[in-house]
Amino acid sequence: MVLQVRAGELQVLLWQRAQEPFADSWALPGGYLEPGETLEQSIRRHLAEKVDVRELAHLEQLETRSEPERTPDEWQLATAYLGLVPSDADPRVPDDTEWHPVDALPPLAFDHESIALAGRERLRAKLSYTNIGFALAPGEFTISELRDLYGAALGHDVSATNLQRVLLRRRVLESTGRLRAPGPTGGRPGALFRFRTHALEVTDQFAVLRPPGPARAFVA
Amino acid sequence: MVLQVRAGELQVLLWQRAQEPFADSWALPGGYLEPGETLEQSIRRHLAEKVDVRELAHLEQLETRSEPERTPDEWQLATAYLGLVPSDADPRVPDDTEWHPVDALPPLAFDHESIALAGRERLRAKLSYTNIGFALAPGEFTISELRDLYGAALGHDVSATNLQRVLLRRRVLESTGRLRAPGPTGGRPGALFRFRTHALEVTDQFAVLRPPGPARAFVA
DNA sequence: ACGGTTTTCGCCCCATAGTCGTAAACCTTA
DNA sequence: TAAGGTTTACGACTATGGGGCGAAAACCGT
Repeated sequence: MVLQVRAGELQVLLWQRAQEPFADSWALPGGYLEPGETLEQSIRRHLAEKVDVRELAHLEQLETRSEPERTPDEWQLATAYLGLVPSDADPRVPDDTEWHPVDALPPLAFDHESIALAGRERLRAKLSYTNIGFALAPGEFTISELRDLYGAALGHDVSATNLQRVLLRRRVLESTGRLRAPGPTGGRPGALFRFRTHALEVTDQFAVLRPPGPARAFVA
Repeated sequence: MVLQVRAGELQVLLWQRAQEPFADSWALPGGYLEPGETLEQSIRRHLAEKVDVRELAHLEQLETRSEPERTPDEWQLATAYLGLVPSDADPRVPDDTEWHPVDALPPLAFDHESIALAGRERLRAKLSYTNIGFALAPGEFTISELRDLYGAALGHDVSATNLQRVLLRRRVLESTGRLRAPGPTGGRPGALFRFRTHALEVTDQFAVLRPPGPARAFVA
């Protein structure tokens, strides 16, 4: 599943199935695994038919579903992946493919609704303790723009003051020194920031039971 | 993979392969998926041959590995699971099966070393922000005993004072009102505690960007 | 009664997050 | 140029929660 913040909402890329089962209903993009292919290679290959995969700033494995009831006829295992597209990209998508707000999903095929919601929760959790925001944000942005991105992805308002202070202290963000020109309505120009790194790092050391020494940063 | 704290160390259950490939080397217990079977049903079935699965206090899916190089001859996908056994259980295991400290693993077959280490990291992370300790601990225990369990699983010393204060505040632990008789060397008898619930709950709301309102507890 | 041992608990410090108010920097319009 | 509106930046204060430490409590043995 591919997520992007579009028009102030967290949206997911869906395509309309042409064939049975679940003809005409919406589904997450994907497809079969070819022999000798890695799961990640496979999902990238299938996504490439729907969206420019170079826009994919992050891709990680979610869960493997194996319930026999999840598919009507033959038994199929499915390994779900979560992909993220920065909000400044507007990839061309085929005619049978559309973005839909995760908060207002149409009826989905198979167990895809459950997968989509699980992906949203994974994103929300990681926004709080990793630097995964780099995969949702443009290369440079003001704190207000980042606040709106986080708000859309998390589903609730966040404070720009806190966001800036926390992400700077964790060294997730760094200042570019440049300013963004104010909009037509005026206002003080916002300072432009960028994510210090575009590789996933855990930035919040879970409280209790912290090992002695400086905070580690490890990839998850 | 099955983990248990034994003799003050975090140990993993391994069995010695009798057949090629990797004959005589150690491997994580597991086996093939049967048609119509859930992955979780399958891993429970295979584990049942090695250990009393009723002792399994927790079982969760880890990651699905698909690299073609992970198996020598035919291509095999593997979905790893993490199982936990409380420290007061001492399940009978077959002759070809042994517990090994995760910090001193023998050479393992396939990519099982990588899986074992990933499982240990998952456990360590969840110890800090969930109540997953219930799956490592006996039904009742003193804070000192729990401190030793956490220390073994985390790989570093933890403070009994902090552990008690934090887990009580998060309402992970509750007092039983009873005391444990002191050992032969004397000392003040320790108060007995238990985990309030034996279902996995996230107890630490990741800091920043917390939604308004009281802390939620949700299953992951 | 008196050390030795283990557990318990209160106290203080510090790091980090949340809130709020004010100042700064820009726009448009008069 | 001045004034009012808008947006961002930033400091001050508060609240929460974890870490460290030492004293007191409760048991053992001699």
